[in-house]
Amino acid sequence: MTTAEETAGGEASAWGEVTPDAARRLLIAAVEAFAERGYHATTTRDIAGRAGMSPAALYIHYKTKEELLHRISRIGHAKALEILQTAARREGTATERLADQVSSFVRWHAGGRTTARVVQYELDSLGPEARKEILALRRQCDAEVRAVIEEGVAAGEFDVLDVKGTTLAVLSLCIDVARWFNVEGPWTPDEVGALYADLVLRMVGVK
Amino acid sequence: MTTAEETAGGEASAWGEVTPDAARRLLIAAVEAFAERGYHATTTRDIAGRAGMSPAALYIHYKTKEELLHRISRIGHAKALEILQTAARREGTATERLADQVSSFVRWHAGGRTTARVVQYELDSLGPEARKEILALRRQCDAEVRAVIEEGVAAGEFDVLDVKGTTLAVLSLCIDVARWFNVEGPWTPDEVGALYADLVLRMVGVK
DNA sequence: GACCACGCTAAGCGCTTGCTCACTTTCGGC
DNA sequence: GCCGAAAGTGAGCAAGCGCTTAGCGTGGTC
Repeated sequence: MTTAEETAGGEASAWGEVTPDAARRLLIAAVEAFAERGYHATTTRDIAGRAGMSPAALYIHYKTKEELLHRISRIGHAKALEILQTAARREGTATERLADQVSSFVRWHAGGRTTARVVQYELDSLGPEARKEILALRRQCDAEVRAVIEEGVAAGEFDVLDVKGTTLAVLSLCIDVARWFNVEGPWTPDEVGALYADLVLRMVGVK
Repeated sequence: MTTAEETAGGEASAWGEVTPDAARRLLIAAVEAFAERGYHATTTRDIAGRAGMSPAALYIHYKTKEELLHRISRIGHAKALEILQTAARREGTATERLADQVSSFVRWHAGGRTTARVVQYELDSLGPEARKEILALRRQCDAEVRAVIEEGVAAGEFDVLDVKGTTLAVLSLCIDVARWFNVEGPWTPDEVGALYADLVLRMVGVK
């Protein structure tokens, strides 16, 4: 079995901002456990055990188990949004920027499958207010992709029937990578990213 | 709140084969509950309550809570496979048959979102042997779509770089509909089916 | 060297879980 | 009208859950 540092820590290293050290170790342990078994099937004892601590230690750094999920979700969505924004705001045509968005977003979902899985599939386990906050971040992700598609249409680069529906389909395609991607499978994250960028450009009818 | 009959029963009515009546009511109640809260967050008391029975009644018809999920998964996957096979074996060009596969598969995921959600997302909650059995059905679904894409390529109808990867992406796109589709949203299942058929034909490079 | 704030643990509380069991009700066959 | 099987109930068990609390060791301050 791999340690928390190897999987969740090594893959994203987006947890550097979490302090103190014990709180970060607990967070990384929670990401791992939630990704493997799901939020509800994960026990606080399991999380604490993976972080090499007693069950009670968890409650020094986090009020509840749900707060752990909330924190993970927020950091993960912020990272996802950052990826989409960075690609959207670089120089280049809409075609190039959309391809960049898709390939980097897919790479994140495939490579950081542990984190992405929790971020994308455990949303319903959050309480109402926390979910509302996360959904706002999600809408920002949506807007970031839609903007590039709209620019492509306006510039005459794309041929799209339904911008809203196509945006949704593009994001859906990328997100679902976190469900099926297998590190031991035949593809690397880079390969899936490249394949998906090509597929998405076909979907938007690049000429 | 809606009753079990209205949602899970009305949408698929694929549960007709389940007898006796009490066993079917419990199964439908379980589909509902699993779809709403997930397998692990659902209690046997909740399932029995939705079916209008006492908690103990569940164990007259099913050995464990997991057996319920297993049964649901098997019936659901059989239905999914049937949909893909029917579309694959009708008369027509590969283009027409692929479009039919996608639109009917998507319609099932959108319209029967309750069932589809359980079938597609609660697989990991099954035990090892049960999961193996279900995964075999899943591979058959994959093969059914891949066959049509391969025929399209052979007939010169499609232009595909990576048949295996594209097949996976097509299925992934359809399946993820169960995650985001909302009955109160702006689209009907038919509309999403039509949109997605168009997008998929673009993905395979229909000329 | 007495002090105390801090990070952590051992033990365990109250509650819910999946599941069982002794018992009652229902009903077709004779 | 009696009987046995099948279907369902109410109460509850053992285990595990999220979370709390009393107390311990340790490092910095005066």
